[in-house]
Amino acid sequence: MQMKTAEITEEVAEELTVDCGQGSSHTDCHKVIIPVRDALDVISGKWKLPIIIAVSRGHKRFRDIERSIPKITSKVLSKELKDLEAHKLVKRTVYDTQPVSVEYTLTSYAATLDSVILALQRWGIQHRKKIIGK
Amino acid sequence: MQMKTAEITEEVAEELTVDCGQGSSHTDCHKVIIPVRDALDVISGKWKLPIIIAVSRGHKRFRDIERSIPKITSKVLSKELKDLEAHKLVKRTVYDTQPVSVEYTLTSYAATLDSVILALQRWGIQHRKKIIGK
DNA sequence: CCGCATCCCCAAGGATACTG
DNA sequence: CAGTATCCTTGGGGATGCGG
Repeated sequence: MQMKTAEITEEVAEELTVDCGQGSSHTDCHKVIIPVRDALDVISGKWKLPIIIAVSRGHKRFRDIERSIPKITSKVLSKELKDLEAHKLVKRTVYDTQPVSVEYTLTSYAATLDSVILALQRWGIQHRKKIIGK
Repeated sequence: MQMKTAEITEEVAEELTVDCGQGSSHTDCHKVIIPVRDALDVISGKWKLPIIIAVSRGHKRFRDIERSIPKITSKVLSKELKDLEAHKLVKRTVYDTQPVSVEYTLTSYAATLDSVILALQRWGIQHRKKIIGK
């Protein structure tokens, strides 16, 4: 079982370019694409946001988080928490009790995501209106 | 073959909630999750960004777009363009030439994505530094 | 040129059960 | 409690080929 987590899209850099054609302005194509994909890899997926929110709301214990998110399985939760930890968004603390208890909390770094989430949220709200409501 | 495109996550609304536990502040959980997922559905995925960028750079013809994006297949491009069109980000214009030619352009609405993309890009850049560079 | 149809593969993730 | 292990399904997307 080798370190599979925290793979910050390494190889992709070459392939996901776009041939800009005419003299391409300074905003070089893949200087947009790569960072955006990095960011998306961290927060997209079915469970990342629910987990981040659950933890931010004070659910710290594994079971606690699991119960607070309908339909998630322990396997998936386990994996996602590892990912989030690898990306320094979540901190895992083990307490030497009997049996061991583990607490998950958001790191202060996680707060840097706020502006991103807010931008997505705003756009999502107005977009739903545009597509459905119209 | 029923309309599969432009599905703005309808059903999910119920399941993807988080039990907020203690008196949950006004930012209600799934009022964050649902819009964010809506937004992510539009721009995440392997090809959405490359396509948007390619089109914005003046690649209008199908073949032209296809050639400008390494490794994409016509099937995928076709599907993605339909998605983007359904979300009003891309406009498809058919010209009555022989044989027919088709042009894809960004709608003015697509510009509203800029702030979202910028937020993702900024965060992605600094995040890569944090994870790799550190 | 602009796509759609078909076949195929594989990894994400559900269900279920089990350990320290 | 805090996860792992195993099995199995599913659909996204690559490869290829054809039709308007």
